[in-house]
Amino acid sequence: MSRLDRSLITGLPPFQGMTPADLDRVLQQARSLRIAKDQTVFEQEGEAHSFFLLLDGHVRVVKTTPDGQQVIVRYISPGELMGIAHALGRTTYPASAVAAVDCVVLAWPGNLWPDLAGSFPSFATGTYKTVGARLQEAQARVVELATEQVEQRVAHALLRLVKQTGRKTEEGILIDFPISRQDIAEMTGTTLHTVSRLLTAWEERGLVKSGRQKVTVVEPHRLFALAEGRAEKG
Amino acid sequence: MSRLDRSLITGLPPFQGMTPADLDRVLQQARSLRIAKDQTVFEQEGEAHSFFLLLDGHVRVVKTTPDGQQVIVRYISPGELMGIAHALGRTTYPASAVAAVDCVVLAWPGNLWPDLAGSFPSFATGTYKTVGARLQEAQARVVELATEQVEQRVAHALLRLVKQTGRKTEEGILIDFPISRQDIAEMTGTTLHTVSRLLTAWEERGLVKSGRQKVTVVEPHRLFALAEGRAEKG
DNA sequence: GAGACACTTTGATCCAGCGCAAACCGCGGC
DNA sequence: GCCGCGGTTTGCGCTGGATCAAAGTGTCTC
Repeated sequence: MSRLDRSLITGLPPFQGMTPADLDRVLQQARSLRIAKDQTVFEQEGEAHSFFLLLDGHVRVVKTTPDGQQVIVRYISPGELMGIAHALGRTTYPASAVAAVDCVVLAWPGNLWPDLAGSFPSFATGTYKTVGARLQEAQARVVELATEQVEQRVAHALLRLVKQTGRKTEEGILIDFPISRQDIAEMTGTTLHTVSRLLTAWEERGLVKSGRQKVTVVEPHRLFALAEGRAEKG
Repeated sequence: MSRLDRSLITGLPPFQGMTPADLDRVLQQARSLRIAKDQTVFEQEGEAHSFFLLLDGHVRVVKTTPDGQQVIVRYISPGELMGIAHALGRTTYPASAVAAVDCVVLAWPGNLWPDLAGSFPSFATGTYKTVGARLQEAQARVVELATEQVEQRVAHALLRLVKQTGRKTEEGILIDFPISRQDIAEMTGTTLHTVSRLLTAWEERGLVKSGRQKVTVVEPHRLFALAEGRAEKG
């Protein structure tokens, strides 16, 4: 394992307000890992031996039901923590994390959490802010699933992805990792068939452009109107 | 405002491991409030001036969508914290809280949070455990809404209520506050009509007994089997 | 550059659950 | 003890999306 440079994590939300010396101390405890596409970072129900920071790539957090159905809880972007079960008093991961592309992550032993949180209050509060934000997000999705039609839910999901990982191109804003119809279906509680139909319909209207494992949002505003349930003319 | 006795909160999860003197100090900062049935404790979007502990009664946490649909996020039982937006770095309440029956709550000024959390680490960690549990719960509901049929969702919702607030009677386990078909519908993303039909069907099969604003679960095990999607014979 | 595999599109059918409408209580108030 | 209101039941028709089925199509391998 090579020495980790503090520039890797300087300025990231969880580490804000820490001195360079602090950062080095924290990094000394971490291992850096390379995760190949489709490999799992941690496994649902598995013992929470570590928590992680995504340095590069994109990770899909997935819950699998007893009967094998999958639901994508969220995507993790670079700079975000994941697998922080320990911080919440849990000893087991509530979901699996799968690399959507080749990734680089930092891993800390889980039992280090109390130590880190104690020594670096800003790290602790930063983490809890993240948790708070995710709680918000989860509850917003509950409301969405409980009240919206499929079309609106898919539109919302795309907009969330665009905001989180969108990359500007000449055609519009591209979701910056391979994402299939099936993935979108698992984010929104529908089927890949319905997602496919929606995307082709939207493409005909000029809202998006999409291809194999690829979606570009051409007209975010119109898509947003759709997500809000404001049907558009034509 | 009368002096508050520490026995009110002794032994509650958030205050575990605090000395009597600590408890008194914490209570000195709190006001106790009486909230009449159907009054709101705090309002969605409102500035988060306080956080609360429910001492007695039951509180419904409700999110309202822009177009007026309501979703019941959760019920709060005695001993639970609510309105802890401040602890999560938010300045505004993400939902409204409405008394399901006459309630008694303790209220602390929100800006006291950092102070309390700093002085009483066990209070802080206890709170974060609660938040963690709620995140879990919210994500479980996302999975439920995304993968289950209405019948299973309603069954799950009833079982959750039974576990949280069930009171044993001769007929079975009674949900211990007035709850309408509409309420159940708003917990599960369906309509009061469908809930009504389900309850009558279940009543015919001897799983539950229900009446005006009242549900008693007679056979939790069979209801659980139903919730898990294991259809029953007959 | 041929073949295979994984992803996507599209069609056809079906049904769970919604929306609407109307009747039906149980309970509190006067 | 009657009235009225808020909650509940029930019937019926309709439809958004699921399910089933099969035919395209982009991309990687050898």
